[in-house]
Amino acid sequence: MTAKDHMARAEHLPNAERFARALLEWYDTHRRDLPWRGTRDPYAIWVSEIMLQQTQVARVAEYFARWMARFPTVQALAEASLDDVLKLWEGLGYYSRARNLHKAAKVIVEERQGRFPRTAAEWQKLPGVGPYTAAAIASIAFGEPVAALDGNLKRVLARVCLVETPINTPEGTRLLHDIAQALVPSQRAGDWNQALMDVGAEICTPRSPRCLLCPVQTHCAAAAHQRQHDLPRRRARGKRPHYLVTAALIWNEAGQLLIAQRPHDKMLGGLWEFPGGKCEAGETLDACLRREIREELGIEIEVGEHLTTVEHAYTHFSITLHAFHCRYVGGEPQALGVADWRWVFPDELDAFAWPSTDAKIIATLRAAQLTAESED
DNA sequence: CAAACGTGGTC
DNA sequence: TGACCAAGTTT
Repeated sequence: MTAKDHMARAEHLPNAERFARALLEWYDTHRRDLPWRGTRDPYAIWVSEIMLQQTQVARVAEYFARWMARFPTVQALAEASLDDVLKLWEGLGYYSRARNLHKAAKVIVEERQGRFPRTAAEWQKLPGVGPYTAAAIASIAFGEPVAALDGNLKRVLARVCLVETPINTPEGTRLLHDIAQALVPSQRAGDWNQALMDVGAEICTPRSPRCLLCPVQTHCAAAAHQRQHDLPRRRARGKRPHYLVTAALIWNEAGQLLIAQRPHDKMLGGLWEFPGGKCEAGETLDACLRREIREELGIEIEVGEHLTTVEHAYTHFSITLHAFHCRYVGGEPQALGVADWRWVFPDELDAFAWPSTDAKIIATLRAAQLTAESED
């Protein structure tokens, strides 16, 4: 389907000039005061946009200041180690964002002499920068009139234009992109994008939209037809599987723990963990753990006392993770199914970047150690 | 293109 | 409690 066909189906396209005027007027007095606003530094805007992918503003705010203090320039980031980068990203999720941000910083410094792209098309060539992020940076930092179609714009414009197509489909995305691009003004495109994001975050929310406060309510077809509660439509996603998983706290005679780094091209890539893995059908936790450790590290262990159980939901599946104290029996560890491994004392654990499940195991371990000490 | 990719908060 | 959601990108 062509862009023109899409537009023909958007019967409720508002007048672009009046829509933009109402939106920007509201933005001038109601804009949120966010840490990455008020700068035109492409690096700061880029970092914020990568952090904001699928992540709420309040959460990013916790990480952004710390990041900018540690890596204030693209040169500082390019010179950093991936381990340091992941440690600062720890807990934010979607770690390929951090790996790609680091990779792209090296490209900018080493191949572009430290010069940032100026257009969305150029930005999108960098790893981790897709259509949304490229448009956001180009419009905010360089004033390019391109629509930055994020979840907020999709929701707001689906309501304003009464879009019935599910917004989480390629077709819905194409349609909404065409609508957004038809509406974005040639001046102040960055403010226009951010204004729509603010409206989406604070007024045109997924449930209970506050239409009475909305600056574009008079332009909104959904509000006119009382459809704001059943738009936008989404295609339901399937049910996610649940897995039983084990993790081993393998102690050697020196009182050190064996930790492993996850493969860089896999989920949670580059983060460290207590090794283990998914239980197979009919397998006991004990057998699962010994098998996984043999497969990933080529060593033999003895499974001991149960430490804790962690329930966790990822995007596409959930797990029940059983962590056990284990005794190192023999064999020289090898990086068979892991990127790296290390023997470390418990007080050295904080230097590594952990997935949230393993962070919970460490917290339990610390609590148990404190209890043991107070009993001495 | 569908599926993979994190986490914490909300209803 | 479980399903949904949040400034998406990559393969």
